[in-house]
Amino acid sequence: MESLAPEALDRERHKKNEGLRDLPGNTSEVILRFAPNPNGPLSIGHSRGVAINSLYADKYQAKIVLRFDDTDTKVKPPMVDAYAWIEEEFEWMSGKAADVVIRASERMPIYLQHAEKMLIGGFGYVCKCTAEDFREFRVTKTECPCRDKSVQQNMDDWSKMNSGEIDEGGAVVRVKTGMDLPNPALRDWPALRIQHSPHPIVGDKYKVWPLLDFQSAIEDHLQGVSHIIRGKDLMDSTRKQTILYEHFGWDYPEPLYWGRVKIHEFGGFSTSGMSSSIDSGKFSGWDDPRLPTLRAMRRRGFDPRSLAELWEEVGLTQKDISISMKTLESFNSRIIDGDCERRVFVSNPKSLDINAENIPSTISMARHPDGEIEGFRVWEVGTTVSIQNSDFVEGKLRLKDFADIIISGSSATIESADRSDDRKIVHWIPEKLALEAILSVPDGEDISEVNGVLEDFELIEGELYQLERVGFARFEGIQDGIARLLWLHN
RNA sequence: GCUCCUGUGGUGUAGUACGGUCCAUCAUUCCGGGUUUUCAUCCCGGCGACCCGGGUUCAAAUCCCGGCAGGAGCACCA
Repeated sequence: MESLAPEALDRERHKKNEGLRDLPGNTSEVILRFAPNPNGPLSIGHSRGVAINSLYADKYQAKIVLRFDDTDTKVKPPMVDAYAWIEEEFEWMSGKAADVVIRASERMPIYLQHAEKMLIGGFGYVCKCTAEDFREFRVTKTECPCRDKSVQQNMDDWSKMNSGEIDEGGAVVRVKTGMDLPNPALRDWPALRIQHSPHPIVGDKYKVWPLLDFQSAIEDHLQGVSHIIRGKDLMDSTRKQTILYEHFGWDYPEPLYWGRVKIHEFGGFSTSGMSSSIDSGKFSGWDDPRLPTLRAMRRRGFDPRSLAELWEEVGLTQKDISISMKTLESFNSRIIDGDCERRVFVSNPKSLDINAENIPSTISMARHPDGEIEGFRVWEVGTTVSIQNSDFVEGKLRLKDFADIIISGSSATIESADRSDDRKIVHWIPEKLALEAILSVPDGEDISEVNGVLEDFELIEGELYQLERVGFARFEGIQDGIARLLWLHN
């Protein structure tokens, strides 16, 4: 074997391909783009786009264009605050700001000019058929009567569209592709439509707005985008746009696709659905910890690197997948563990009076058990401590880092400072340091609240702590004398 | 209905272009154990998969044919 085909032995078939596979086509100057609709902030699904594009940008020293596809004023109208939010969220995820930021609504004249070129070039036409009628033409592969209008007629109708003379729904501009195409989705697809409702940024300046397939196609070409990474639900967009590019004499970028992603823990969600649930008061805002938004995840304490690692691991496959937050949490806890100081949170506390001749006045506990954070938390012990009700036993227990005790009723006697046997070790808190606290735990559609006491040692608002024997939680501050903790994961 | 995409353990993923070294990789979950004065981190071990049926071949996860299943597009949304 070795003599017959020595090269066969060199193949490392089991070797795991690290990272993302290479980009196809010419990669000498890679320009990528991420194009969300600013009708709300980014969600965990969007983070895949930011992560994958950023990963490729690093690999190829590529530029990323952040483009706001905000040309719909009716169905999914833009949200004014979302533009700035998304720029921040992009930077949070990517580690740096986008190289170019574009708002489609600000570049309307360009799209309208291209629409005119299309009309003049004869590869587009103004169609005044109703949506229903055209649907019928599409299924029967029939050319609609508007299709052979002269350029002059088309230009006349075009100016009536733009002047506002034709009402919404009265006309659209279509790209001539052929009504006999086997794929019905491609047949003379609509490129621009009339919208009389004002746009939140540019007002009522324009009556005619491009649809995604047209606007996106023009802008990708203008920005010199080399590779488009998009959901595979947009495969037909690629095909539609490729025909448009042929009309214009342009080369289409290299398309790559990913499949649908579901997160076990969050059922179906949409930006518009979340928006209405927030408006109705079901959620407190876009950063409500039950929501799969990046704002909520950042608030809870997810490190953006955990998301990047997750998406890199998932890669760029066209499979429809369903992933669990558990996987993300696993990445996250590994990343944050070294940076999180420990604190004690005792839920449903039960107090014990300590009986001993010589109780040490203070003890020191490590800020981090492995010393990744140096220093100690110094506790004044006192004579009353609290342990978790669920840890309570009549008998022997060890108070972690302190002493072996034996409990009888509500009093405890110190048996030994050193560990003397293998009795259960529990976390505890001196009454002097016990700050009343509520731990909010997001649980599906609900948030459950756990009452307890939190170790009041150098608490920093907004800081993430690991609550010993409980898990990670963010300290959100003190309200009405009660500390508020937000659960992350264990 | 038409057009298209995808099927590898519970969940992801590698391997599939060029069939053998694949009784199938790695991660995560789960289970068991170790370290640890946290139920964290870390370490070790274990369970567990090539959608189905034919075909070609000495040999098929990989090639061919046919099914089946899941998803998407056919919006004057993105």
